[in-house]
Amino acid sequence: MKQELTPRQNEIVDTALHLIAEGGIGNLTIRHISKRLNLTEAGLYCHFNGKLEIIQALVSRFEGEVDEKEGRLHGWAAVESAMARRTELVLATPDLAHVVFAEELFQGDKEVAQLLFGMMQRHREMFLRHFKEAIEADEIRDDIPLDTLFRLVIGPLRLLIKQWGLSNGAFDLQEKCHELQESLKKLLAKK
Amino acid sequence: MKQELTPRQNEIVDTALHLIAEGGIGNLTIRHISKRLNLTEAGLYCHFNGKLEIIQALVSRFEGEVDEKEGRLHGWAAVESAMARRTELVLATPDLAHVVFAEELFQGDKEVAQLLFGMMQRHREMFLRHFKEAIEADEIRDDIPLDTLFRLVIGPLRLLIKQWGLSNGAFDLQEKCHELQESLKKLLAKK
Amino acid sequence: MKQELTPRQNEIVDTALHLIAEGGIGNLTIRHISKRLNLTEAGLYCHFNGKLEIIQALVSRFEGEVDEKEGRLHGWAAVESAMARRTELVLATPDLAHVVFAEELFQGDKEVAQLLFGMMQRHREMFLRHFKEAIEADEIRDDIPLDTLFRLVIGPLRLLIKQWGLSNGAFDLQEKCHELQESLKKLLAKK
Amino acid sequence: MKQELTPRQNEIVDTALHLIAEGGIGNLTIRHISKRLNLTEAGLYCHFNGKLEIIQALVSRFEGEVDEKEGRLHGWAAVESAMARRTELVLATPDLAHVVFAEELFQGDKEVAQLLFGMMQRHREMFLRHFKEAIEADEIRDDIPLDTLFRLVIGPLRLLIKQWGLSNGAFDLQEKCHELQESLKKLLAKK
DNA sequence: CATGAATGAGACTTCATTCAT
DNA sequence: CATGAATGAAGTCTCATTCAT
Repeated sequence: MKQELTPRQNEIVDTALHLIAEGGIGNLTIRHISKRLNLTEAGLYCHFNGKLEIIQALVSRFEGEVDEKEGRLHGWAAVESAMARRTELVLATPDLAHVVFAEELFQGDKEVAQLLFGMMQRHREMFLRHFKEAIEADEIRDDIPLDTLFRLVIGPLRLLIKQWGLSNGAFDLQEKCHELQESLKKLLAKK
Repeated sequence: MKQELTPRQNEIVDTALHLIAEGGIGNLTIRHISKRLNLTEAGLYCHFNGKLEIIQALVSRFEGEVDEKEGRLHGWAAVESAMARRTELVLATPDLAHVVFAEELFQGDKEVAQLLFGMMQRHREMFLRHFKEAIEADEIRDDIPLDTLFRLVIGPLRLLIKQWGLSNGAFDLQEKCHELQESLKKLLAKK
Repeated sequence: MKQELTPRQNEIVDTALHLIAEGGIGNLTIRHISKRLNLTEAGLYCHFNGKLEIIQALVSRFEGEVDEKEGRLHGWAAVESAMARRTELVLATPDLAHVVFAEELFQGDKEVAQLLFGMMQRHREMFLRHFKEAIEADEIRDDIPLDTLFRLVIGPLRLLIKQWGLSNGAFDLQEKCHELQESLKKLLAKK
Repeated sequence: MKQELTPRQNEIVDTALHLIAEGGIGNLTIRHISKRLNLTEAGLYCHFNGKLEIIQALVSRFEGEVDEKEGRLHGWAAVESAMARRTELVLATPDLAHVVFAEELFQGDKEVAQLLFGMMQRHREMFLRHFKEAIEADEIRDDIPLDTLFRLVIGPLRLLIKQWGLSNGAFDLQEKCHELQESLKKLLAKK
């Protein structure tokens, strides 16, 4: 399902991402993209069949090039690794901070909303699996419902990344992420 | 600063909120609003000077009619009350769930972004004050940095409300909010 | 035919004149007029039946309150008096400088154009009469065709007033008008 | 600074000129232009970035394709040549008669007003230079101040062209222009 | 004499897209 | 792979005017 993008397509998606980060979804325009790339509007259609395709490619990028080591980790270590990976992803492409976790931006397109919802679900299930493992391995306490646990871990991470974006990278994201992990470890530690 | 709105203006803001909830910010159109209200587009301009004013009125509503009892509470009780108030606000106007906490939606307008940022800051300071009180009163543990504490409390709440919105109110928001509060109390309890 | 205007009507016409002087004919708007007068747009219609009537009243003012002594003068003296009167009119209401002699502004309305054309014709005939008298009285030379004579006298006066308006009254209009009269006297003097 | 226009752009400017001549500046509308050219309104924007650009191109045309022989003439001959050139310009594009010398039409746009003012200044300086030459060469009398001289020459010419326009070309412009030149020569001749 | 609410027409402009070249 | 010209729909907003109060 995951399409390989040509270099030019990647340029386009980069630009699209940048435009949203700059001025919101309303700033994502065929005209704007092509102007940034010194292209005609018509020229864009050589690379994508339409705006929707561009947005889909853009959203797909949220998932990042995952998996490598991810698969081999389990329990709380996997949770921390996943958190760190989000952070690294955002640091590598700061525009993402304004866009990931902003599901509302894409509410307009049913198809894209679906795509995003699927990603969120897979994401969530992955975390729930790791939580369960962590509990079973006695790494974390067992008196917090799983879905609440998910919110307690991902909610702060999302907020952290959003704050970092809104502040235009005014603080050290990695450090604050580490701080969050430490706090979570303290709070969730088995008594 | 907070304008009193006429009944008609409130109708308009309600409609605007509904439109965003339905189809994202791109669905918020002068044309759409007026069509819903069986008005001419020109007619809208009798009540607001432009789209921006409507959005500002809409965003101002996020703060809700606060304060009543809020002022008298302190420490952790104030935190829980504030959380509950958010929940009630959303339950009273479910469209809000798709829009509050969606700062990105309004990135387009510099002015609105500013307005929102101001609200977030006031909100944050209020919470930090209450956290400090709660720590000093030995209600919660003191080994979590204040800003992380803020993220740990508000992050999950935001995520919860967003999930409720995305699922179209598929679960009992109030119950889950209560569950979140219980979990937080457990986690943050002084040892 | 010349209507007496109520004080309020005069205020309105003054404002209208001012608006045109400020921002061109496109700035003459029912809304703008009423805003300047702290009136509702609807309120304006208590005083005039529509925009056209206001413009007509405005244009009628170009003729000014003439006649008093005008009637008793003849020949070149009458010409100079008429030139001076234009100058005084403009000095009394500087906004006029941007509007009189700007027949094009009102090309839009057939009726107003007619009105203006009539004024121009009467104006012209009056001058031609005086020129004839001046020639017959040997006040000026007789080797210039009458219509060219008209252009030679009125053309520079119009240009002078327009320049004064465009420069926002940067020079002494009366003095320059006098200078023009002197020059004309020299040039047209019987050899 | 002077842009080369594409053929289509010239068509558009022609149409724009025609529309103003027909019904005043209020008649110059994107819609009207495009309708005349059997184009969509959106289609116009392929050729100009907006109304302002069209007006600027239009106004720039007032200066005409000058210079050819202009540069080689001096003194009174240059003045007469410049007068004739205006006349020819208007005869070639009669719509111009309703628009050149109608600075007020464009008072609305600050930028255009500036552009026009600049043209007027250059125009004026050129004439003043030629007047000075004519005086030094004893071609014309020297007892008229230079600025008044300018008004005495250009004022009648402007009025003549405007009259020709208002009368819809009812008389022979070239002949009347010649008559004006003859009269000026007589009046200004060295005694 | 004045207002508030509304309207229908029309203003300028931008959008995503298409098609011939 | 790219352009230039065009389109139809839609966007925000302003205009002159009306009408009930």
